Amino acid sequence: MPTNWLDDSEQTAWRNFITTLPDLSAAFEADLAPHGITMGDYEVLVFLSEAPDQRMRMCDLAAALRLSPSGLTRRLDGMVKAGWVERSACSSDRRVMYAHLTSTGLAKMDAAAPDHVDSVRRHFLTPLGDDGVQQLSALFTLIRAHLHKLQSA
Amino acid sequence: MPTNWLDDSEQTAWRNFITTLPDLSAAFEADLAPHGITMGDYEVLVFLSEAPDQRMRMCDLAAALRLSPSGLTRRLDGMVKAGWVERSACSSDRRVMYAHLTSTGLAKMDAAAPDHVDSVRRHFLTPLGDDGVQQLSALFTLIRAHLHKLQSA
DNA sequence: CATGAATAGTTGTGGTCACAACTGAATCTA
DNA sequence: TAGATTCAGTTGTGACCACAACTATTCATG
Repeated sequence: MPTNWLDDSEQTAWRNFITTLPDLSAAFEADLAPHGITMGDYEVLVFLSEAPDQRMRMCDLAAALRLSPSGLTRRLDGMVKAGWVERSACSSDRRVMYAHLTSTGLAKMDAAAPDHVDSVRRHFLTPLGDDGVQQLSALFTLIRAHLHKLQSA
Repeated sequence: MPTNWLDDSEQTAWRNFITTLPDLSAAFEADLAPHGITMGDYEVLVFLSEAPDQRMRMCDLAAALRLSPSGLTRRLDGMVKAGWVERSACSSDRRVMYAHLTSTGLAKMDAAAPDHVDSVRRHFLTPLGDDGVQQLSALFTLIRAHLHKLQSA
């Protein structure tokens, strides 16, 4: 069977997609840079701030961030040094370490959050429009569902 | 003025988007891994194979790949060592170096391309459906246009 | 022309991340 | 309960990439 190549409209859709992503990512990073944090840092702060007691087990946080265990260890090293996060032991399971948001870290997030939300609006939500946002959400739900289905197979 | 926070549907749309991207990227990488190349390598091969004489100036290639000059230098180092690409001087401007696709590199791309196209179909085009592909293409065109507009301002 | 600015590319350095190997702790099993 | 297995996290190592600094070449301006 010959390869089922992409037709022109599929081609442009695909290239539109992958070429836009790096630029979009760069825009978000640039808007957070004045706060001295990266998107990666910001996502850690968000997850921890939403978690009970502002803390998460390393493995759960790594899964939430789609980061490898070692990747999270190293990222947290930097955030601990910056004073935004502390490590704390778990009394019931001595294997686990909690990543715990400090008041400094919370303040950092509170300072950065408005700018980041603004950034998401400017570069993502506003250009898409309300209908576009709903469409995009639905489309990515389809992709996500498909990825999960393949993964479990 | 208080911050204009995201409402629930905006929130889910945004998270849907950013959490799916790493998984999608990982799926494409995994499908190319058996060929011993990464998405980055593959994109180099694609651009060079489509270029006149199968060669491009380093700076043009870097721009096409949205890579820094040094990033392209290092990526090409690996591909030259693998024998897929050669560097060649330009006779009319001695500053420029061409990245030139070798026959080995072309063969590598021809071998990988069907699997990659298949991968794009499976993880991206098929889940979206024909209508979804057109919608997504249009939505990313909006985002791209907006980014470009802001950049020139 | 002559010189200063712009351009093309590489190298030094440092940040981020994954994989493999490892420690220590909990759990399962016989 | 002894021993094997699984699990949580860190460390060693190497890949990839960006920024800054540098060389070499070309262009632009007087």
